[in-house]
Amino acid sequence: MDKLSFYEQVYQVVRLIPKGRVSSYGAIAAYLGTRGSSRMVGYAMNAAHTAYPLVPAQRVVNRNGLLTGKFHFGTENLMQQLLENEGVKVENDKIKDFKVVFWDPSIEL
DNA sequence: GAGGTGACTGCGA
DNA sequence: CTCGCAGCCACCT
Repeated sequence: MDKLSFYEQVYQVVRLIPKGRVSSYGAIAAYLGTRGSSRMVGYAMNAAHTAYPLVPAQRVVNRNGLLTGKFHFGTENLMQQLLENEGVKVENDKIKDFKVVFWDPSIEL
């Protein structure tokens, strides 16, 4: 735990997100014990594409289920495309039935 | 060693 | 309903 950097901790949790499910930055931050630092989770995702194996960042959205980081995927459609490909319905850059597909590590784990 | 940055969140108006 | 402000802290230069 303490051996892993904050980034790696975030990556671990994100990779644990089941297919067809999504989580929020705040939920992950809370699970890591840094609830007040939800930004750090998002910041960690900023380097997610540099980590390996690649982190399914498309499964991580903000508290509203909005695809805030879609722009970081290279193309705006990519994030939505990936989610829909996993069975998650996205509409207007927003997760549909977000509360249904929502995955909370502090509960599921 | 110090400063700036940011894929967020919650509350107030 | 929408818009704005402040807090939060690890990583980078």
